[in-house]
Amino acid sequence: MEEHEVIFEEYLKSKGLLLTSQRRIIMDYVFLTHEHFDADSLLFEIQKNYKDVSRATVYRTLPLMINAGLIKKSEKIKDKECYEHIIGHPRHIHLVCLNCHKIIEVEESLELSELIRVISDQQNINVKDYTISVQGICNECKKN
Amino acid sequence: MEEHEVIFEEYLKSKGLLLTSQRRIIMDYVFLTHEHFDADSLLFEIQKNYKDVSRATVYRTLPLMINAGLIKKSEKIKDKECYEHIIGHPRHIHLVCLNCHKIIEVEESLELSELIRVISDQQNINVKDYTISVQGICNECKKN
DNA sequence: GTCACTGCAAAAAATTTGCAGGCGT
DNA sequence: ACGCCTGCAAATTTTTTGCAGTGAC
Repeated sequence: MEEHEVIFEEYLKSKGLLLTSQRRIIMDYVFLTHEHFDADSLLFEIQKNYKDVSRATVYRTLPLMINAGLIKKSEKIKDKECYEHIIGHPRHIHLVCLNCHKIIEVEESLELSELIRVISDQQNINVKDYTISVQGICNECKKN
Repeated sequence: MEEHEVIFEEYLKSKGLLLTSQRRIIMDYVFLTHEHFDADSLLFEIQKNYKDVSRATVYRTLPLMINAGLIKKSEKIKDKECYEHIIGHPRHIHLVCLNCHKIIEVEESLELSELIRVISDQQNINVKDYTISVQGICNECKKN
């Protein structure tokens, strides 16, 4: 049993909710194939194999997975709301290509997280999460 | 004549477009009252005084202002797409309160921008912009 | 049996677009 | 006159919701 399965099940149980077959399928697909994904493409992938998982259930399950701490909203890709994994995925910075929309992930340095911590402390903020995203033109796109 | 007015006019001219009265009103309102704003609240504010500026024109003008480099998309507030100023606004970090949705802006340190530059260089990315956003609970909300 | 869960289709919310007329140069 | 610009309303796109039936314990 993988970590995310345990966490999701525990979360649902703690809220008196059930890990139904649809929710399991959705969770599996989220962690199976996708890095960054949007609700609609996820549904599309799922429906290749499971016709009986509906759009509504996907839209109802993603917030549950967010609350369970499994995933979070990420930056938009081509103006579509996207999600990314938290579990099994160390903190990272996003480098987003403005041209091809590719996202390069770079592991975050201690220096960087330390700077963020200091700034947040100065403002007396309890940090829950933070996001660093660089927009630019990637190596390949520069050539063209 | 303020900087943003010059820039917008130059931009429009360079594209063979006009600075119409509606576009001027929209630009004025963007720079007059708002820090972070969404299209709908902006329209609402404008229509208090100018009934004849339509929603469509606001939605058509904001992308022009983005292309002109005056504003950019910012993080969502309560799931609404928001915008913030670039012109007249030094680079900064956002500290967003998850509870009251307040945004504290902190000027960015040289150390931080230097770290970002190094990371982007390593990946051979031409940086156009970057965004640093910290999510947490602010000082006031902690007390409650 | 109870209460949560689901699919469906309708609704809502946010944004974009076609069009016919208006305006600036 | 020409081409850009506008408001309006309709269309799209994305997400949410009401409802009646289904399923787990």
